[in-house]
Amino acid sequence: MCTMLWRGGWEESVWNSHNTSPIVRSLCRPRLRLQRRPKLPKVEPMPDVRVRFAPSPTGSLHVGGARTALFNWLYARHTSGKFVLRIEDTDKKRSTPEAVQVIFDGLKWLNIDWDEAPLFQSERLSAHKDAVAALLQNGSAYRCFCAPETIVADRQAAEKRGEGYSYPRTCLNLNEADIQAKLDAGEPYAVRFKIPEGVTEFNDAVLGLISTPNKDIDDFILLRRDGTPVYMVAVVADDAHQGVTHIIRGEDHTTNTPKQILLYQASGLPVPQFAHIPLILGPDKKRLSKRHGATSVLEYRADGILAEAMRNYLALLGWSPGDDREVMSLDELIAAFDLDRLNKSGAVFDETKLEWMNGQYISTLPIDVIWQNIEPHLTKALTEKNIPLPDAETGLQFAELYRERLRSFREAPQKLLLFFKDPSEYDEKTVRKRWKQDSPDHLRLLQQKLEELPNWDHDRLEELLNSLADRLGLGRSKLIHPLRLALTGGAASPGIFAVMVLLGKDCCLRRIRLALERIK
RNA sequence: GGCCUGUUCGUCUAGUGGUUAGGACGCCGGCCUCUCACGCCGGUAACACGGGUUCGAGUCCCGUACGGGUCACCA
Repeated sequence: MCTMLWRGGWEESVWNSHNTSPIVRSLCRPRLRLQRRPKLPKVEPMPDVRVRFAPSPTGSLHVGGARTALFNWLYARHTSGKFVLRIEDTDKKRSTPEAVQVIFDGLKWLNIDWDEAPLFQSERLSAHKDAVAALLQNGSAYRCFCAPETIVADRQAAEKRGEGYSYPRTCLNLNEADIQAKLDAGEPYAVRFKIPEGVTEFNDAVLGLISTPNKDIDDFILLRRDGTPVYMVAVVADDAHQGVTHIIRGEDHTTNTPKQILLYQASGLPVPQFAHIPLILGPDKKRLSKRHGATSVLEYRADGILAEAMRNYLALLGWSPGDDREVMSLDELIAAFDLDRLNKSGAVFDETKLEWMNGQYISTLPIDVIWQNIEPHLTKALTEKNIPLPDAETGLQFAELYRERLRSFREAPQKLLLFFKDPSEYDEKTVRKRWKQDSPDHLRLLQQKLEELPNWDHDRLEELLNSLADRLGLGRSKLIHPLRLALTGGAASPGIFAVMVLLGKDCCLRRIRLALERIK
């Protein structure tokens, strides 16, 4: 009863009614605390959501990154907020302009558009330096003159002892005079964040309340000896600069979050809402990586996966609409997407299901689009084999025939090859099953009839075969199967008459002749 | 190892104290049918384990096991 009232939209009257007995209230109220995740402080209309995708351009657009981008984008579109991009290219050694382009291409392919000009993190260098300077100024940070070599050695020693290492704060205890002296002597220094006492907490939209004692957080570096600010500074400064309200990112960032929150606080910046989404796993349940095979979205594009299918599949990894829908349009995804239905545990990337979904999308496509997608794959395969390309009209017929027989466009050439090359061998199992004693006679009869057929079209061919079967007193499949084997070399193909039309009269007769030679 | 965190069919998931634990992919069987594919129908298969709390636990609490993440003057 309680549930029904609670969900039925009458809770206003129930809660506000002075007649409601205290017993009913006390029975109902605990439900509020049984929420699995603490609810976010959700303001009803949220016109000012700003989310971002902040990849570092070091390689390709990984499916994990693509999903992160997608979730951010869906959330922005769902809330009528903004989705912005930031290219984290401060690591000059690893960042390339090509990789930036690859990210743009991948996002565009998936139809993930961004609302403002992308921010290149490297261009914000001076702002990041200023941010560190301000922290130094207000006492949240301090100069560290310790030699990196010493620290590395200490850390390794601690590791060897099986202990954790944290900076012993030697330089925090330096007095003004010491510091000034070192500065005057031109000693190089890094800047460290002075982690305050206490506990840092945040309410993650996915993980719930995360609480970290500050003593577990090291006085991490903000500014390197060479004067360049570190990632932690850059993200916080840039997220604040870009007005990001919700940070939806991979779970691998959870342990960074307390550090960043401390930085927000020390800098007097508002702390955004965090949502850490679980990672995408390989079949071995380990984080998906290159050794699992294709990990870049562009590889999937090259393999003949449709953007719609990839997007739909990705949306369902770690999120679900709450009902049984799976194949969903973009609009449906946008309408249904919300942070509170995000999952907590990692999801294995299942290529088989992706391909199934791709097949679903392929079969809804207009045939000219299907042909457009098949063509490059077919062209490549035929060119390698020195086989001339089909014209567009034939292509459309292929598309029609294979619309519901393809799960990815990559498999098209292999399936279509039968139209371009006479069988060089006949599937052994099928031969045993379909070529019987009287098959040669039947094939010869067919050959003869076909030769005389004036109009080579689907219905004439079917009539011809039907009447021959009648005359022989056979079921027509008794003729069709040996014929299919003769024409295609195998047991499976689209409808035999459609295949014959596409093959053409000469080709069919030739292949029957070849088969007859082979049967002997 | 410390810290964080997760665990429902093989896989993706639904599930917010009372369900024959639902759906999807895959697999198996059947129907349709000239085969394949599509489609339709049916089947297989799961609450990691152990303690609590409760009349009642997949759902709440504690522990164990196993998995993942993270521990840089990388991002």
